[in-house]
Amino acid sequence: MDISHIFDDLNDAQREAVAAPPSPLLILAGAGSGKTRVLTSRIAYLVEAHGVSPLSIMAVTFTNKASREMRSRIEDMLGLPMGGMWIGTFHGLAHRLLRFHYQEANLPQTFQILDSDDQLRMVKRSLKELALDEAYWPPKQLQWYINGHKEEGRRPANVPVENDPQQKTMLAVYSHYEDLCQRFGLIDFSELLLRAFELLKNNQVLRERYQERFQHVLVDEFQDTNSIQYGWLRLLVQKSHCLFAVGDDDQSIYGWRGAKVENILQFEKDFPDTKVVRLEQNYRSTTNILNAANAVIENNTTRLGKNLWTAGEQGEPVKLYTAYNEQDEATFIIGQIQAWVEQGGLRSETAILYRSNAQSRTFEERLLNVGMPYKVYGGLRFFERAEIKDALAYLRLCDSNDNDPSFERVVNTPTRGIGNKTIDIIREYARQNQLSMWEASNRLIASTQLTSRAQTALATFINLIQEIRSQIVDQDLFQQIEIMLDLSQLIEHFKKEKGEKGEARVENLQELVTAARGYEIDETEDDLAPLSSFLAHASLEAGEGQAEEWEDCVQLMSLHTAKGLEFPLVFLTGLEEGLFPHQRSLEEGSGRLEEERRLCYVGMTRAMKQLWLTHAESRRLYGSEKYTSASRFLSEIPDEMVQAVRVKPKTSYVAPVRKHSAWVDDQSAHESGVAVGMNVSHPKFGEGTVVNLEGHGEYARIQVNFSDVGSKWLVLAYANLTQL
DNA sequence: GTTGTGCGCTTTTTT
DNA sequence: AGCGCACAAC
Repeated sequence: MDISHIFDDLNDAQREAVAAPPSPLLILAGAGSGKTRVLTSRIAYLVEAHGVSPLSIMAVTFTNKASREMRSRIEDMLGLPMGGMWIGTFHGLAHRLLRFHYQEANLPQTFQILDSDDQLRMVKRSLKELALDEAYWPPKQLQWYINGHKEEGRRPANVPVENDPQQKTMLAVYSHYEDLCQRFGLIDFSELLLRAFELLKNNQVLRERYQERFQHVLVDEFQDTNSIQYGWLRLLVQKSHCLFAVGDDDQSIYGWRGAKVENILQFEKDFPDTKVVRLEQNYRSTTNILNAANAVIENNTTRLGKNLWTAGEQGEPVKLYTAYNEQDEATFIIGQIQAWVEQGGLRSETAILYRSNAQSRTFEERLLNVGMPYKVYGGLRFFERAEIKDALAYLRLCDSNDNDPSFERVVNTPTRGIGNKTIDIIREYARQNQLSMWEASNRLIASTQLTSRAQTALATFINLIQEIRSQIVDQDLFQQIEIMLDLSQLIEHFKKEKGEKGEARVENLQELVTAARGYEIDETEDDLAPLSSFLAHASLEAGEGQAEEWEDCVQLMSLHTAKGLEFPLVFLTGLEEGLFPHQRSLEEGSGRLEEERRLCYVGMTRAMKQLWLTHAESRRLYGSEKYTSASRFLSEIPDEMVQAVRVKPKTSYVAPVRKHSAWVDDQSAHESGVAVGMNVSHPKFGEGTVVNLEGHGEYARIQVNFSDVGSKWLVLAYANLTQL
């Protein structure tokens, strides 16, 4: 078979990785070095050149988006559907495994997935049942504690017990939480992974079956795996040893949530015959951008060592803008984007990146002001919205009566006279008799322990759920949802909510029906009822943030969100000590600063053509105004690699002495006598401030930020400006 | 059962 | 500052 199409566009290192003989492979792939391409090419190569069946390949990613992309790219390359191939996220594949072997995993067939919200509720419930005060035992912290242990593979019995009462209490909560989940067949995200791991670890028959089935296992973003994920992979490839791991230690930015870069080092120890391939040629950024990014990341001590290079052009210098405050920062950036657009660029080619989401606000206000379309990534996603969760809770309750988080969610939504008092009684009764709240309610209704009002209300609710369940059998998925919305009166409930908020909620509910209409059940899930499949899907995939139409708009997102993406024009903002690197990271120590630096590296390497670094000298954050000093990351870039642009204050503001004097006004003197920071007047555009200068003589161009019309590039010779 | 008031917190995010 | 949450008052 002709397999040249797989290799045609690959460089030597990429080819080496793709065509390596079967063995453990560790691909250290720098930013923009084509790692996804290598991963997909490897699969295509295995199938076409070695005749490996897609059925014996597993490819694991972290996000649903990445796994979808991978699947479609492989299908494009091979020209055939890859239905039988296990491509998915760690959680998705673990879920599949547990569904197939629910008995061996000691789960009910109807086990349900708890998302982090549900999990938090369960933690709170555990606290309550143990009579612990939430004020002393913050539920969030307990949730973090529980997940932390699970991610390290520790069950309550394996948590080292010291004679510390605080530790003991936390452990008791973990233990109780686990009992509750087990009793009602509820599985949180980390449990999904831990169960799947234990399933293979403890069940020799299954383990060997899967070890034989999966001759090749491939992982993307290996540096982001946590202990249990890596352990699971190791079990799977114990026989074949064919683990193909692609990762970049310099882009490890999820240590705070349990990711272990050390897994990269451990890999070579666990598999002594590992072949390591480095992908160091970058196809994304200009030399200038790459050099600056390399200069920053070099300051990290714990690196495997790798130096990205590019055969591409030198490009524009990396530029630095020092703003007075966050408002000025936003104004300046938007001026630059306007200039970019005027020169024929697309808004969607530009990205404003920030360390923390709170920073997006200023940018949004300014963008709204000038009427420039933008899209903010992050924030609440579709399946996380309250109204959607309510609707899903109804469905879940119909699907599985013992789902307590769902029960609590909708028992009084819309309000039907079941107040906290009644719910407390149900909860307490359930706890004492080891029942689900559904069961407890049924018994309470039959007893005389409730007021007659509560008794009636509760019975109405139970009947409602049963009514919905009986009406939705044998209906299409979307009709099931419509029936549920109708009988539960959720739509009416949200219609009453005043303002746009209510409208938006109703729209979202309608959108849910649409989503259900278009929902296609995965063929590996044909053992599941469509509704169950849809519900699992909703738990495992929270959906897009905003389901907006595709418009040409400026992209706003956090640095974490930007990982894996690229943009011709990037603004890396808020480069200030305390904000980036973040104060919390500075305080926590132990490698957190290096992680911040990697984050900076990730941000810088998103840029293809032009990278702007910005910081403000004063910033309003958490209500108060603070003077800030420039981020240490800025001083790590040699001066000659950065071109500083600085606007002089309009008023009598005196700039503080800068640490890096070379940044100040190095552009200010121009042969024409015009200087950055000068206030000028234009016959048509009015008054403004010079923010940038380039070129010489008659080609000299000048960028002016006009107070009325925003930022404009003008040819100096024709601009007809007067100095103010 | 809804509506108001005060308090406390405030990084990053996927599943 | 602004938001979410918990508890208190209507």
